[in-house]
Amino acid sequence: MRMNEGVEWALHCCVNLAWVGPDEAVPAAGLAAFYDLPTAYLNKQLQALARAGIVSSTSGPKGGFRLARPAKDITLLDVVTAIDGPEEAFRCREIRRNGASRKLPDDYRQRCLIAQAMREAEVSWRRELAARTIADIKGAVERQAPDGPELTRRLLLRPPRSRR
Amino acid sequence: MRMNEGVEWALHCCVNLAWVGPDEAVPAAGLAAFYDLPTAYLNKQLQALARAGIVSSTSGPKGGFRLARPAKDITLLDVVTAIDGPEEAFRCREIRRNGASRKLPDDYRQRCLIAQAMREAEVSWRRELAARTIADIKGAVERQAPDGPELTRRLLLRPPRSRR
DNA sequence: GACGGGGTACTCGGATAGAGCTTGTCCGAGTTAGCGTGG
DNA sequence: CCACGCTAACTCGGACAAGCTCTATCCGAGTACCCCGTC
Repeated sequence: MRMNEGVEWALHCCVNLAWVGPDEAVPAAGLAAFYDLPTAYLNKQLQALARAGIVSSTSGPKGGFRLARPAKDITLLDVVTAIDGPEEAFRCREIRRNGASRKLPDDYRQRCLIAQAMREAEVSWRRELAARTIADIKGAVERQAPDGPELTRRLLLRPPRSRR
Repeated sequence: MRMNEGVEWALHCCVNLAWVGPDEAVPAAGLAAFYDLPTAYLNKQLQALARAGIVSSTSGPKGGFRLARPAKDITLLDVVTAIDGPEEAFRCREIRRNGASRKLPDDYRQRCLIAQAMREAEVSWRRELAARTIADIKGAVERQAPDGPELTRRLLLRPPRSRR
């Protein structure tokens, strides 16, 4: 089980966009240069965030991406769902309805308790992610390095021409 | 993010093996026929369980698989780890050490708080899975359908010749 | 009748192909800023 | 000097390939059982 690698990229980008603020848009090329990532592929991930309503995109010069709502209203689960898809990791295929097991009494197959247990574990995971917002991460990093945000802002608003 | 499909198969098989008991071995073909699964592939998954020490395997006639230890000592996490691998879903690639971001002060890159948050969520998921055992599932199903176990036992101990 | 040996059928186990999804790349449509021109 | 239109560059957006993991299959090694022959 491996999560989409773009989730890490998207989370970092969201924190950076929170520092830049909603007045300036940052193009995908700028964010890609910031972490040395493939521009086009990062663009694809940001598109997914735009479709999910997490960021808003504008075309043309001075265009790019910016947060579509306050950082405190964007949970980690929102980002993970946007990039990695809404489907659960464990999918019950109801295998117990096939083969010889269909000879068993119906009430045996009423509810799949295995699927239920797996689902509860995933709910716990989701709950944990939904409890943390981009603003939480942002605040924690600021306490760790107070001058980081300002430097990030400066680097992102004067992007190099392009690296890829 | 999609979990290995064999996890569902392995969990069902473990519950069934718990009903059969440690005195009789059930061949992979029998379990496959029970759920109409591809025999060779299910065998591969059971091999993984054997490598993890969850089941023990014996060759030859009257051979097959059986639980290697009491069902109460096999957690769902044990099975998931054996089939799906021990690696975490979210893997921090430390992208913030590449590109322009390396201009940032060192203490900004001290600990990746994003990776930490993602890890905590996964720990929560694992804790939930580690809290449930095969015996728990087995007991809950028995309360739901008291005669299911005996029928399952009978079906598994007289497997049809082969279906695939 | 009892014992021993060989054959046979059955089982797992690992090595080997095929499919689907993730990753990566490319080029086109749309938009906006800036500049040049005319009033 | 100001306003307007055009051009050109820049941006996103979706369509198009490559790599890798998961899925699926096959055949060989090993083993226990069973039958047969012999004592």
